[in-house]
This record gives sequence, structure tokens and C-alpha cells, in this order.
Amino acid sequence: MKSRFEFRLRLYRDDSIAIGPGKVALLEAIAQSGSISAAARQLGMSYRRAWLLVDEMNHALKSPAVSTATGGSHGGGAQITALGQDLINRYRSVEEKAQLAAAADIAALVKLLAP
Amino acid sequence: MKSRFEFRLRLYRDDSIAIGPGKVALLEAIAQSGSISAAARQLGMSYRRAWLLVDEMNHALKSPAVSTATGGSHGGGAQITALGQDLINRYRSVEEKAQLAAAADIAALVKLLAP
DNA sequence: TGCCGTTATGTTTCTGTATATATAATGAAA
DNA sequence: TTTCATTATATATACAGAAACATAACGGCA
Repeated sequence: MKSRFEFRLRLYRDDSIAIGPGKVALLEAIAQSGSISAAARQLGMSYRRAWLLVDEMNHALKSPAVSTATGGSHGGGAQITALGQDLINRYRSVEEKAQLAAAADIAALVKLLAP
Repeated sequence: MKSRFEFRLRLYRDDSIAIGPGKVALLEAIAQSGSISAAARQLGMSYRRAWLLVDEMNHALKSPAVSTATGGSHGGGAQITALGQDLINRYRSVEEKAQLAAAADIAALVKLLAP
């Protein structure tokens, strides 16, 4: 019997942005691979979708999470900014702390599911 | 500057069900009003949508969260089961514990948002 | 200068989801 | 037995978001 839980934060200021496992995984893949397109390939999503997600984050945050460069011998590339790394760290931290603090309730909730 | 955060749990066993603020609010409205249709009106959603959400929960859980009756002088009605109440309590508990445990990180994340 | 992989963006097509509408079925009470 | 508000469900339509496809721009380097 496999069971797990995941969560998605929805942060509001004026409008809202949802930060969930998808965007965080994308940021991590960009950090590791050095480009949006390589990260997209790695995660099995289209470049356009990855780019739109990055663009949404860059505009929702007070400064970009990903900085990009065009042209050059390797076509350019992308890097995680300090703010982007902070976002990753904070999200993973919330995840870990929430799981620990609510472990008993989460286990009880999973037990309510149909077998 | 208004800011807040909310989250949605996605619970997996075989397939998955997302339990978020919407479904929990619907359960609470049903418990309070005694019918799916009154709860739907109160939350500004169509009866059909509310019924589909209830149906999804009832099938994803090992026993129904909402029990219904048809006919009668008032047309019937709906009640929260013990399991449904447990679901509400657990969700609110996870919410509270997660907020407390991760308050510092969440505040830091909100500060990353564009003004 | 031409090549290449990448960023950046527009356009079209598709598909799944929400909405709107309609209608049975129910059963207690008047 | 008629009425009534509700549950339960079907069907058609509209819409939004995703996917697919296409293409421009960029700039190191050979």
C-alpha cells in the first residue's frame, strides 16, 4: 500500500502565485543543468511551458529567480539567482517542518482513504 | 499590503485526491446548513459542482464523509459523518501545526514576493 | 561570416473542465 | 394525493488552459 502526501503553497500579496512541487523541481533542475531547455527535457515538459513557469516566477517575485543569457557558443543558458536559491531552500524547509509537525495527522488522513 | 498563504494536501494511496480549502469549507458548510444545496448557495457554487465534490470525497474515502437523504417534507438533506468530521478536524490541525512550525519560512517567502 | 544551441515569443489546435440547462426520483407533511 | 425542496444524474455548450508548431533573435566561436 503506497501512500504519500504533498502540498502546494499559495502565496498572496496583490495577486497570488502558487509555489508547488513542479516549480521547485524546475528551479532545482535549472540550477543543476544550467539551462531552461535542459531542465525542461529532464522533467519531460516542453521548453515553452518551462519558460512560462520561469517567467511567472520572475514576475511574481520582487527580483528574478532565474537569470538568463542568450547567444554565445553554447547558445546561452540560465542560472538560479540568490533569491531563487532562497526560494528553493525555504520551500523545502516548509515542507520538512510541516511534515514533521503534522506527521500524526497526515498519517491519520491517509488512513481515511479507500484501500 | 495584504499577504497570506494557504495550502492544499494531495493524498495518495492508489490514485490521489486533493484536499484543500475548498472541499473543507464545503464540508463545514454542509455540517452547518444540513444540505448540499444550501452549502452550495452559501459558497456561491452550483449545486452540481458541490455534489460532484462530495461524490469525489465519498468515493475516495473508505467510507462516505457526507450522508444524504432524499425526499421528505424538506426534500431531504445531508449530514457530515464521523469520518467527515474527522477529515475536517485533521485538515485544520495540519493547517495550524504547519503554520506554526514553518511561520518563519513562510514569512520569508511572502517577503520575496513583488510589492 | 556562417553555424549552433539557447532564449524568447507568437499562433494555432486540441482537450479537458466548468457552466448551463434539464429532468427523474424521493418521501414526509398538509 | 398533491406539494415541495432536495438529492441525483444526463446532456450540451462555452471557455480556459495546455500542447503543438513555428520562428525570430542572440552572440561566442571556428
